[in-house]
Amino acid sequence: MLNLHDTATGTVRPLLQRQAGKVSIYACGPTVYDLPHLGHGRYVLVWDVLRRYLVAQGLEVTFVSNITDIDDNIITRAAEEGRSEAEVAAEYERRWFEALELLGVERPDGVPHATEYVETMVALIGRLIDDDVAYTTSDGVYLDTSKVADYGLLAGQPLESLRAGARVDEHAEKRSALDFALWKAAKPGEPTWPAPFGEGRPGWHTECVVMALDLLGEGFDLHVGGQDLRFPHHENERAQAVADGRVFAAHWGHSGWVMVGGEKMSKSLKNFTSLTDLLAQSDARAYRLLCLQAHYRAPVEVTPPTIAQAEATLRRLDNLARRFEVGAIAPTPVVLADHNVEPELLANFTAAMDDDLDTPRAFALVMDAVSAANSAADRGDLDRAHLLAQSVVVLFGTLGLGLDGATVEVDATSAALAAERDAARLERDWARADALRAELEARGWIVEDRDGVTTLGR
RNA sequence: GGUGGCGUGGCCGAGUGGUUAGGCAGCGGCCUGCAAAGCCGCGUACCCCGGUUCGAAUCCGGGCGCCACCUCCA
Repeated sequence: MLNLHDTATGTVRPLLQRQAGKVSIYACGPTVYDLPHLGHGRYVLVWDVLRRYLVAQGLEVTFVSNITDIDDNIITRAAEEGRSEAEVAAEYERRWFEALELLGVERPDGVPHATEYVETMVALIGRLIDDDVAYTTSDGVYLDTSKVADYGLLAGQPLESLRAGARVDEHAEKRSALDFALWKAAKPGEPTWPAPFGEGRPGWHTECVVMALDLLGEGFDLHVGGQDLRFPHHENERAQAVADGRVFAAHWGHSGWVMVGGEKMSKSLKNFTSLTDLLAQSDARAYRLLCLQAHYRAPVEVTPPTIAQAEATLRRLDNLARRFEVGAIAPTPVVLADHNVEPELLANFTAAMDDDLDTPRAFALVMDAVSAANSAADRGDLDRAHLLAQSVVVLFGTLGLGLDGATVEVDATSAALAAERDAARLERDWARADALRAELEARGWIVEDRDGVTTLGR
């Protein structure tokens, strides 16, 4: 049973299921107006790991993640580039999923778009106005947060301090600085939709409530996102559901920051790297591994050196896979019950993961198994070695990390060079043997002597 | 200004009141013709100052530094 930190209660508690055996998850997705950066990559990886782990336990997971395809940033971008909002959104959505595929992130089961749900949003806002929990101003419709019973639940700080700290420009017509826009009245040149309370477009916080409830239903199991969505976005989503008399998410999860030199990576600091760039210049698995080595709620330093360190670790893992000729099983989701994993390792791994997704501990356990597999093989206990090596592959597969140990095709020329080298070695012609090794390496091979025989790998 | 969090060895990064995190890099050894891969060993880490305790990096108080949220943000 997975225990997971719940932002609403501030505790680590069991992730309960509305319906036994099934887990419904909603993850707030990106606003598609630019290339995804490392910050997006992190939250996506964290929740991909959670999802895979639940599947590994034999649970049936429904994972919904939206695309915000209408908002201020998209409008600005479209104007800059002289094309429509829809074109901008379509392009960056495509780029988004390209990057995710390279990261080995499973595609969501449902990908709702905000623009497909405007009518439903209008209906919700209408009800909120009718119920007098929302009010109209000259520039839109706002939710009256004072009428929401436990507003501030996710913010984790007293309402007074939120209000006191509010640096929002005071809006004369807003009843409280905490009230937020459900609907933005039409402005010239912007996309608008009709509504009884005036033409306009939806505010950001409204779409996710409507889409989550539509696709997952009331009381769905888990709502996740990056830390920065906790307040105000998730708070405000929840506020609308509560105000509408609906039961919203049962559990809330939030993932930590990507840091660069001790600072949060963000657009405004201009210290961001796009995922597209990272994936072009490093092993795509390195970022996943780096994220796994840190706890999902803690910040993680992502810089060229830390990525390089992760790549070095991957080499060690790939060496193991090559040595035992055990292949990658990720990115296919793994169901643990279908595989043979060393029992004690499995128990420890599961205990770590069940403890608020303690991937650093799980990772350490599997790395210990890597050493154990190698040393078992060194002392000739091949059965044990293979069981452990296979376990390593399966458990990393559970986390979405594939090991590259596939048997590779060796071309005839390289095979001939290898044979020649072995012959030279038998004749103790070291100079020739070394020259042949250099030649093989120049051809891109990793050359290893295994039982005195030249073995080639990639 | 308000609120929350953090400060671990060269780097990344876990964790617990007393016992090895793990990874990367480094050093020594084994193996090898030499390497590579692998194995073994090593470094005696926990911001500062007090306090509680038989014992604190882990609890409490103070200080310093850093980060985040309160505003679009993963």
